[in-house]
Amino acid sequence: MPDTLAKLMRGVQECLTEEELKAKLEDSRKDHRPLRVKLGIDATGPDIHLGFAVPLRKLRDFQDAGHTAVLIVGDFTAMIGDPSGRSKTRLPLSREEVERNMTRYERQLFRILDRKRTEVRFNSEWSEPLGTQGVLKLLGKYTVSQILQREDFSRRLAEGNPVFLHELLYPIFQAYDSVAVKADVELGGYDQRLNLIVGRELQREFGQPAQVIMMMPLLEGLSGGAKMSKSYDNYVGIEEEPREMFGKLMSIPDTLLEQYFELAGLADEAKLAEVRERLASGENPRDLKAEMARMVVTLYHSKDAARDAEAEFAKVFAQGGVPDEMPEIVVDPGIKLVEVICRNGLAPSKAEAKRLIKQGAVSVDGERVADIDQALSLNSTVVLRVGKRRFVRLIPG
RNA sequence: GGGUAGGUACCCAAGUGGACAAAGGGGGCAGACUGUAAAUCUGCUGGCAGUAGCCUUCGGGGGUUCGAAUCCUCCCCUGCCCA
Repeated sequence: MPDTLAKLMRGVQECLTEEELKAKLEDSRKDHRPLRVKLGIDATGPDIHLGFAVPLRKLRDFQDAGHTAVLIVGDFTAMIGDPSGRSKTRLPLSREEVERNMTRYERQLFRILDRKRTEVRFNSEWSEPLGTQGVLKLLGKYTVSQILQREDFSRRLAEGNPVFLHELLYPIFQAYDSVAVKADVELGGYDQRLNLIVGRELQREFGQPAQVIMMMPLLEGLSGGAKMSKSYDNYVGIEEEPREMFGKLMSIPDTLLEQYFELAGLADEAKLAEVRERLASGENPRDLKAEMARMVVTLYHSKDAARDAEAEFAKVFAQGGVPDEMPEIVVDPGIKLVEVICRNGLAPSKAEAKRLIKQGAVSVDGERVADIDQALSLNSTVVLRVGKRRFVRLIPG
């Protein structure tokens, strides 16, 4: 039993409170009743990324210990948009968008979770029927100043930026989810702290035992600084192709290395100590980064895939070669380069394509192209490269 | 309801009749340097077009003017103060 507790606590940034968790685990064991462990998922984009995988894996730990995962799809709250950490109002999502995203999510979700111990719920199920009266009653349990304690709101207020009333309600609806599903534990990223706390308070208000809340560290996005997030487009999706994944992971700043080992690669304490030591001894961080990238790719694909991705990476970037697999496009042999680049999504517009050529970012079979108006004169297959990482094979047709 | 300050490109922010596709910064992209790291330097950053040509853009609609992001008018939105 203490084993389980230790395992569940591993990697947790903050737990409120550990004593309560311990007690709940004991009761659960005694009564043969699995704990209901809630995690909210925000269906705002098409992919689950390594950052969200952090709490998701913790949820899996609970499942492995015999507990039930209760995933809350915030289709109702998506109409508000989580204001956490935001400096401006979010664009609300329509129900249709949420549903579309969810169908993609499910497949991805169960790469990490155990289907048999998972309950997926949409919060419109209970929030919608609340009705005006129900909502009012709910709101009566909270005060404005309690909600305004949140830094994101108070900052916006102080800066003279708008805070809309419905945004203030977000934490309350999220909290109500906990009441509705009778959550014993709720997981979340550290940025969810306030939302999670409100859940505890509201449950007490409804005469339920307060959920234990466990906050996971936030994984920084690929370029550092901000947390990994769909809205910043700085993420690695857990379903990305091995080579893509490997390449993205190699591009992170060195300063994030340890963090990625731990949160994305699931390195244990011993491994982390080793990483620190090797860094301190002057080992090239690049090599450690490759090791980390390998760990992550192995996690979501396979050892072989990881090895292949690394070999490919070495070939293309360390030795300046070309990938052995790339999209193939059949083109008119005399077409202008600009057309090829633009039409195949290598650049968003012809103007951009021209710019890239001017800047020397475009090459054909390794030969840099200098002329904006250059046309192809293909008599055999050729490799077109745009920028550092965009390659296509052109086939005369 | 009254007063007042505002709404500019991905973001912040200058610009208050022509030299404005719109300063500056951030971000992003590209090149050099590297380890597809960081830092640094350089260039680019609305679209179409073989060059200083055209088209779309400064909250929205009308209008004045040879000419408007800039002036007038109506409308919408936000902050602050007052009721």
